[in-house]
Amino acid sequence: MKQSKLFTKISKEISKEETSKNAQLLIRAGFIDKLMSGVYSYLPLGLMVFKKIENIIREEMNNISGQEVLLPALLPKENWEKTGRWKYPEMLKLQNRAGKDFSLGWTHEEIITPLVKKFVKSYKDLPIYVYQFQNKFRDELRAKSGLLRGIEFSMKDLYSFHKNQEDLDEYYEKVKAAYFKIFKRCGLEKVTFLTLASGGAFAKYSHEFQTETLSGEDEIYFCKKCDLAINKEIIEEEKHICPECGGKDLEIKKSIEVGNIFKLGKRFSEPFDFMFRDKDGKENPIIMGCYGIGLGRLMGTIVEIYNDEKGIIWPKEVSPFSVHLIAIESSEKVKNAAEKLYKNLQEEKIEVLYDDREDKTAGEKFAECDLIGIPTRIVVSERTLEKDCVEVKKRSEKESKLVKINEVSSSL
RNA sequence: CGGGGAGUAGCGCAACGGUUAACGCGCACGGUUCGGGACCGUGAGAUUAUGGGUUCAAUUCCCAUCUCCCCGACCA
Repeated sequence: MKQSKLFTKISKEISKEETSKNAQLLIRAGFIDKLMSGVYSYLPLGLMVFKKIENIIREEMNNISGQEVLLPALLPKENWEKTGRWKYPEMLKLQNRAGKDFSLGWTHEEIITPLVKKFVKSYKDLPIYVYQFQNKFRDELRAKSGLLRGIEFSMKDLYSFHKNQEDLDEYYEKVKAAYFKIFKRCGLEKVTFLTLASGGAFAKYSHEFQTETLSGEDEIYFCKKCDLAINKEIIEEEKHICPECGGKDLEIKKSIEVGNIFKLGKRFSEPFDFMFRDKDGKENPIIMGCYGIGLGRLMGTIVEIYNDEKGIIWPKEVSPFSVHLIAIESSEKVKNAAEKLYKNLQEEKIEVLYDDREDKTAGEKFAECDLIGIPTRIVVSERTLEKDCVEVKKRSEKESKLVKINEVSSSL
């Protein structure tokens, strides 16, 4: 993509009110725009990152046999009354002019359960894994920290349907592994920990994936003895003892919850009377699990982890482009060489943001390039062309190197 | 919802109970530049969030409302 065509512009400044790093950098660089507190638009660059994350998750969900659907966001009251969750305080509600009640979905158990029930009747149909990417709405008391806590946000939610607990347990572990792959691909491998959390009404425990960062609003405890991370809520219940080994040597860390997985059991199959007929001809209740990842929050978390004083440093797999090509000094010679390289790279299926703007100085282009944070920068100038070269620099490194212009794509 | 802070040009901000609301960025035009946010000149752009009050006079002081940010409560 040519940067001269990008309708968004980089801003040198950001209000000092905006204190969260992810909001500062993403807004300045033109990835997102705030419509109101907790509600953001994704602009071209931001949507590219968003789609990268979405596709990583999609691939990993498909790898564990997930089938993608898209459920509505506008949901009828009846489904929530069946499970007793119409009174849930975070649910946003609205009425049509006839007075009929609706909610905007904050989760979709109440929708997916009766939906799957329509098709699944026998043990032969099980297990089933269904997921979607959907915008969720939650009436948070306080939206905050840029993309980290929104009122409207995109979530991948996967629901699994099983004939018994063992089958759920087995799949739960598969999802766990898939989640680790996702966070690894997003560059968060070293800072994301499986964390024991409260199971709510459904099970004793659930698991969260917590990414360690000072900007996190959660607190997790690390048991030094058994290497387990435990959510604060559990530790307090357990009187500051590791529930796994009884250890008392706990280290506290700030973190962001980037994913969670729950064993729902019969919590939703029962109210919807979702049974299947087993081999022996008897009807048994379906056993369920649910598994969520917030996409925007994940994107915000990546920025919180990967930034420096100059801007964002995107991990390879989620970067909007893999190469930021910059032409400086707009002589015909430079322009032609850059243009040619741009075409070549595209033919090689390398995603390139090409800064072809002629009215910007080198310094400005470099500064904006660092802010946007694409992993590899390639500079074409009179100086590099004298040696038949371009300059290649990694965003995460200080030094650049000269590479022969016809060896660029192979060197990437 | 409680506590704290803030709303002035597209953005970032200044000022002050009293001439024409200052400056920077950005934008437009002209020129000089061109490897780390260059420079000079010219120009356009503002009912100072909204409503009320005090006053001879309010962007400035007071009250209310709305919005935003931070802390807290809350977040299966």
